[in-house]
Amino acid sequence: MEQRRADSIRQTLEQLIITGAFADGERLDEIRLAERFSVSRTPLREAFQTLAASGLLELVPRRGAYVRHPGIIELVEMFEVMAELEGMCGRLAARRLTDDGLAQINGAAEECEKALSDGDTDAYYRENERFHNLLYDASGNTFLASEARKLQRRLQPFRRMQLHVRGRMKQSMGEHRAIISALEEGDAQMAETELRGHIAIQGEKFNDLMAQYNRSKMRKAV
Amino acid sequence: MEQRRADSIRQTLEQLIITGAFADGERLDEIRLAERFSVSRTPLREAFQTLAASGLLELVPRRGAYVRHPGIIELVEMFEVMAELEGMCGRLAARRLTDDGLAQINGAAEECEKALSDGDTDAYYRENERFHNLLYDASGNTFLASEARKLQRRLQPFRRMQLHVRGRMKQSMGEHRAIISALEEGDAQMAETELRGHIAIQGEKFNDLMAQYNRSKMRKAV
DNA sequence: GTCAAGTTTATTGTATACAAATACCACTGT
DNA sequence: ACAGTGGTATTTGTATACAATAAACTTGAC
Repeated sequence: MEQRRADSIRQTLEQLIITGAFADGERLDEIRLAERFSVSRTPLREAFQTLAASGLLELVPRRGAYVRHPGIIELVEMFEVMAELEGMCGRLAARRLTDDGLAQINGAAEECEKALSDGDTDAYYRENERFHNLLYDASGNTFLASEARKLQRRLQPFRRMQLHVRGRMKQSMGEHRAIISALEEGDAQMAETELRGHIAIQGEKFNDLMAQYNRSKMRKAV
Repeated sequence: MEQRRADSIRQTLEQLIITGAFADGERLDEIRLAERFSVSRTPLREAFQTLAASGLLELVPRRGAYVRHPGIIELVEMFEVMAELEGMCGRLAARRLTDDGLAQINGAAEECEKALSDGDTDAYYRENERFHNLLYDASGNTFLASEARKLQRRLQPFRRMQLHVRGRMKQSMGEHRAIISALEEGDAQMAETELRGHIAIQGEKFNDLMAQYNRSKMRKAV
């Protein structure tokens, strides 16, 4: 399926915004951006609409498009919701998971283990993402899975940051094991609790991280 | 704050789609719609982008915009997620609710009571919506509240339909009382359970409703 | 020197023009 | 009769032109 220019612009801009290439509150100049992407303003503005819908931009009528990075408060709120969604995925997955699905999840977890012993943060992040995505699908609720993925994408750089905290990768791996064990036993309550905690810990401890947070550090971590 | 044409088109189209003015899978003709709204294709297409982002349209490259009504399965999935979000709102609200917030919620509930005794379904729907919106805010998590509102809007006509089922309005009111009582006692667990059930019941029993569901009936109910 | 009003400039919002791709349809050949 | 082909018409995607509004600047009065 071929893609419109507007779509590729959207993807590119989304990644640029999420990874912090633009400062919070910065106004995106339509003409300059259009030149930069070698397109006219029309597809660019269509991309703006989509990005605004997902909260990455704020479109102020007659004033322009402003990038909106979540503040610390909104970030904690988003983690709180993410924890709930993942917990829900775990609860449902524990009841609905197939043998094949479990095998795939186990596979992703094993890749995580390998990345951990290699000390390869990038690989761990990648396989961790796969682990969670498989779990979303295992919930058997495609709408839930899609919402979870949407939110995961927005939290992406912040989840990634945390892996660089000393010991976090190992701790995360331990939590994965507990999640899998709950899934294997079909313990919905346990799966929910473990997953919620697995995400909530990231939100709750965020203030610590933010204390030493600044733009350049974040970009490096990403 | 004045509004762009694209915004008002988006609102109008959203309402038209949600209330079922277009059939599922129907292609929206840009030119005809532009004429109908007395605008050019440009603002219309910008509105399309936003509507596609919220799942109301599917934009197929080079083929057009197709309205996408949730099927019965997706609908049940959405109710399942809505139940979780509302339950979460209840849990948080029980811990964070202020006296003033509780008073407002009580106020909305009283209006519901009045609508119930008057047999006024429209008024009940309106005040019920206010009741739930106050609850979202009471969660103290603005991101959660905004997500809950988004999903509520999409489920709007289906929630509304249910009020026309014999006895549902009275039953709903009883659930509201239980929710308030849990909030008053600060019982987070109870508030979550009650609210989740309050929404889940709508999703779970949906198959019954759908058995006799058809387009014209739905439009009448809305 | 500062503030205010008016004018200029820049920027957003919308309409139109054009390009590119798809759908439609008649026609031909088997 | 039917599949395939070519050509036309329709429709989407993008560029550009124009209109409307807000920002920036100039000028003038106090």
